[in-house]
Amino acid sequence: MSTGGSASLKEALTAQLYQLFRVHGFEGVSIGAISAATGLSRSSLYHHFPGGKEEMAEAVVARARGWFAGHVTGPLRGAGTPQARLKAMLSAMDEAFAGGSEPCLVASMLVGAGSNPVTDGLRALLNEWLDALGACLVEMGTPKAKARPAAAAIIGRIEGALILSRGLGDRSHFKAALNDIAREAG
Amino acid sequence: MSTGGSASLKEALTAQLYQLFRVHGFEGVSIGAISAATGLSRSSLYHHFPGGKEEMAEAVVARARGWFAGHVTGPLRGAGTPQARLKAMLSAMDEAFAGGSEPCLVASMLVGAGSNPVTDGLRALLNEWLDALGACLVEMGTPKAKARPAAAAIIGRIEGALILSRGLGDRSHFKAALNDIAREAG
DNA sequence: GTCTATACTAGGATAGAC
DNA sequence: GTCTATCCTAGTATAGAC
Repeated sequence: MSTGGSASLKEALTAQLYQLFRVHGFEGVSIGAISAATGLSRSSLYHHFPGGKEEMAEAVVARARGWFAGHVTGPLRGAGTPQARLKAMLSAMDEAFAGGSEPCLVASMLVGAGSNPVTDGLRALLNEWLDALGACLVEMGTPKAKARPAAAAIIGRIEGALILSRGLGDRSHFKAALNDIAREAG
Repeated sequence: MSTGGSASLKEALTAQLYQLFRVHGFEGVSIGAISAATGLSRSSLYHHFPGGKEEMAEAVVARARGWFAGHVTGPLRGAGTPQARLKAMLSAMDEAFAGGSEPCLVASMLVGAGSNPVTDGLRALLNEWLDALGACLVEMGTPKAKARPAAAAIIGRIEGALILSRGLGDRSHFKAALNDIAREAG
């Protein structure tokens, strides 16, 4: 069945696109650069993504949401103590951002963005993350009314530490943020 | 004397460039867009910045460093209690980022950036900020060895909250971060 | 599913008139 | 100091062969 092979090829392609978009942002990625990075001609890229760059970006955001569902929000709502689940989230962060050396897709794609299908997906990802983390915090004793702001504070610290780590070329800021969050959670 | 008039005109131009670069990042800004935004032809832009887009970006970063020196790092090292100086910094943040609705130049310019004169300037800005804030924290009782990480944590929270506020279209995250930092400082 | 070829637009940059 | 005109490259996108 050809769709099976096509799907995994497209999956691999999307993984490469993900890396390009997270580094350069939406406006910073060109079809030519994608062609060079993937080894596929422009036409082949349009064959897989007839909608061009925007469809590529949407696929990348959908992929990121899927990864988050499997590695972040799923585990946050899964089995184990809430403390252990929060630490699992932090491990996933360390993996997703390669210890602080890789940029965040959400932050990069937000640059220069007006309102479009891509930003809607980014917002959805952020909300899914906030909801799952907030629920975990409630189990840890955070009052329900304060859970969402507390979750936002944690996510914000991760995102901010990432900027500092990359801006200063020093991953210790990212590592320290993860450690601080883990320590405060007990 | 013509240089006086030219300087202020270039100042005004750089202010417009600053707004474009902070929103779209380096790669996302085009000379055509700058021309449209400023009303100046491409040639006129090259007259003021013979080095093209990179020289424009450098001027913008230099301007941001100057603004920080006057509104952030200067006051942080200036007169008054360290608590009052930290609150002055937070007020400056609120102004610089328009209550959480405007993006950070550093974060935007970092997207897609390799190592170049512009990123060097961004790193310098970040280090100047860290140094001044760290010194202020020492005066507030933070042990010297912990001052720089503590300063980085505060800056990271501001940057991260900015991403959340913009990504979710909800400035409350930025406001909450400023409030939390102020409260913790006593 | 991939390619070459092509069209057309937008991007960066310069020359030279006013 | 600003403009029009120009150049060349890179950008997005499509057509059609294999």
